[in-house]
Amino acid sequence: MAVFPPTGSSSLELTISVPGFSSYPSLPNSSDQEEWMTAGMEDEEDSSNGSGPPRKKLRLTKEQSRLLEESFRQHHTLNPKQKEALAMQLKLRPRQVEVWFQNRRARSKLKQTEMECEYLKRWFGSLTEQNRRLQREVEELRAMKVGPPTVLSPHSCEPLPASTLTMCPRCERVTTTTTTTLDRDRDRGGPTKTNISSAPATTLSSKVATPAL
DNA sequence: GACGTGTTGAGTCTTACGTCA
DNA sequence: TGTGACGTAAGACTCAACACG
Repeated sequence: MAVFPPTGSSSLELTISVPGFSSYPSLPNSSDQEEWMTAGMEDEEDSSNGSGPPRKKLRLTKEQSRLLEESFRQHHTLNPKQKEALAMQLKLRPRQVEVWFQNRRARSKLKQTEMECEYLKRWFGSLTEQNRRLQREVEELRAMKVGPPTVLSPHSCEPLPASTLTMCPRCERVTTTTTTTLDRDRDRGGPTKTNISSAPATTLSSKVATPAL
């Protein structure tokens, strides 16, 4: 089902602003950050023994986040060398870089999924509306079918037999067919139908189009 | 200042895949 | 060649610290 726009790049190109930048105006100052990073580099085993003080949450600096984002735009996964180099550059542990990328991938995917969900919801709404319109149209056409014929025979000036609505199985166009007396004369051998007018091709036959979203 | 909520770094478990005996 | 054990990487799920309104 060709539902989505080309997603080859969508998830990759999905630029998610880093909310931390705007929502955390009171980032640690540089000296705090230095202490931060030092702590980050040193407490490598702290988390395992559980006896020490509760681990403080690392907050990346703007520059660290910027570099990580930049790197993420280039590739969503890192090989060990890249990880090591980036960690060195950022003065972080490779594990922290790795975790950052893991979370970044997960949250990109989440964002992408949410966007696709929204897209499908809107499309569903559009299709529902289109379905309603078509149902109405079918009702109208059915009403026309029961009504008296309005076509008079050019020969006798008498009303022609009731026209019939049929659905062409191949092109799914509603066709109004009227069997004329001439037809009947000719049809002694078997029934044929003359397509004298067809419903606008843009109505029932219109292809279901994806919404322009 | 307490509280609810969103963000985000990190831990743990699961799964898929490759390698090797 | 098929198979089970093992290691590894990535994802899924979750928690907790923190910022903000």
